Amino acid sequence: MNNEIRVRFAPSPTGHLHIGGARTALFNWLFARHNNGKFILRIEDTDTTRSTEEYIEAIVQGMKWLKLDWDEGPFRQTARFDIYRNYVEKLLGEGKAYRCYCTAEELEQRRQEALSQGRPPKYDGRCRDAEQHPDRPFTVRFKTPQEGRTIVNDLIKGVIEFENNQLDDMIIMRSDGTPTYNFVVVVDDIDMRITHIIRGDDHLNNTPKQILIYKAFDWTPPAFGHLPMILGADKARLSKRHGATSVMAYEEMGYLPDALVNYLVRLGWAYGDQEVFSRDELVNFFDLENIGKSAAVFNPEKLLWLNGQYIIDSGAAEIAEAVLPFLVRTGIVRADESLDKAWLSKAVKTLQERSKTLIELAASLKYYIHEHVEIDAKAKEKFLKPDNIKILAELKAALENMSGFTAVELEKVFVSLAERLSIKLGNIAQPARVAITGSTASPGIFEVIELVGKDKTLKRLGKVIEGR
RNA sequence: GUCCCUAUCGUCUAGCCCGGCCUAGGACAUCGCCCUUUCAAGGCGGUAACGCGGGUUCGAAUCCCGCUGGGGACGCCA
Repeated sequence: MNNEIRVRFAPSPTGHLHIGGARTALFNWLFARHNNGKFILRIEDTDTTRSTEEYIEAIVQGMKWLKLDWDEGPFRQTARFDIYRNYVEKLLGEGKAYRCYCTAEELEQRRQEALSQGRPPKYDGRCRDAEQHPDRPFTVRFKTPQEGRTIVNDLIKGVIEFENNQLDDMIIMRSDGTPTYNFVVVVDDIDMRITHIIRGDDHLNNTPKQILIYKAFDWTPPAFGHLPMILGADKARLSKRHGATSVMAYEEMGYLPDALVNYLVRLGWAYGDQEVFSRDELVNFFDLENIGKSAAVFNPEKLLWLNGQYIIDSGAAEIAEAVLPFLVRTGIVRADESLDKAWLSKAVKTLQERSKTLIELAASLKYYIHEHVEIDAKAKEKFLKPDNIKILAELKAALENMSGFTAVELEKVFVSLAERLSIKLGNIAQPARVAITGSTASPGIFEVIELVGKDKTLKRLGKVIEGR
């Protein structure tokens, strides 16, 4: 098992699992599953001031919702501080790192000065050879070689060269003794035997720094693959300004996890002209080579379309199950109310191709479930005029005489009534639709009436006829 | 300011590595038509792109260079 592929998703718990993070997790997961490798979840919580337990839980929840299961972890870096400290000591002992006594304030001031004078805000390395001050607080900096160049052979972007003198002596341990990202990421990836680092290309510039640390320890770096970023409609980096960015917000808006996954994977990855993929297809077809190099704009409209496709393609029973919580959340049914599953599935079936989200579906279900409906004012004005009311009265009488009440039988009754009154079917169907569903748009009226049932149908018609 | 990445319809992309099959394909959105008891779904069709300038070549969306645009990084964040 020496050639086993091992990848990781390493979010920092300083926020919810967002769209960008989810896509990174997804690509790692797909890569692992495609190659029969391992997918590891690691929580990068070295910034103890910003990391919270709640966010760790939120990230785990998001991953589970997307069905991105991991094989090892979640590991937490805060549980591994002793390990990092030992490695820092090692570098210190070998003269590959040094104590820096500059204060955060001094550093910030020099940075601002440099920036305002148009100079690169690079640390000048002034503490490299400074004398030791055991009494003063210090950070530990990595002594970055200033000659030569470091080459990153990226799986996605290709070969990239960096001049080492562009890189500064980064802090690997804070004055409070906690290690920093660029250091722990290297230690952990080695310790966890990660073979491929797949992450956002905002990390591309960190890569040479990290490679130099691998070298300092005489470790062989894993392979790197940097994914292009996701942007908002204005081409700026995706953020809250662009609307919902947290994965769980999409759950709340009635999106199916598989639809989100499908959408996300197509942001930067393509398999010919195929748009809709099952999980198995994704795992089978996924390949780093098919990942594009440029940033992609997040397009909520296409996601919405895809979600609609997933709702259509899913089984009615499955969707009925999924919509249940939304019926409760939106107050359409009480939490303690029980609905007949078979009946609900039938109702859902009529609405699947008319709903882009579970929220929409739940809202439409309202006229199947409730006793009465609220009639849209415009619809009423247009379709419930006196002439139409007369027709509805005829309809009501005809329906009352029916013994069965199936869509097929209902259609026969409607058609013969139309013939008898010498009017078009639509002249009965549309007013009936308004009276029974409250709106001008609904699934086929015969199916609707069958599902609403004789009792409620007659009540609703009666109410309209009597002008109540 | 320095460094890095990147560039095909409004958007996601195929094609590019291995130049001719590209009068550039698919999808979302949009427009029109068909189907139709409404709305959808579906079907058919339309509008719409190789950023610009130089090369290389018989031939360039495809290779090279420059420019421009966009993104990212430069933190005791990750």
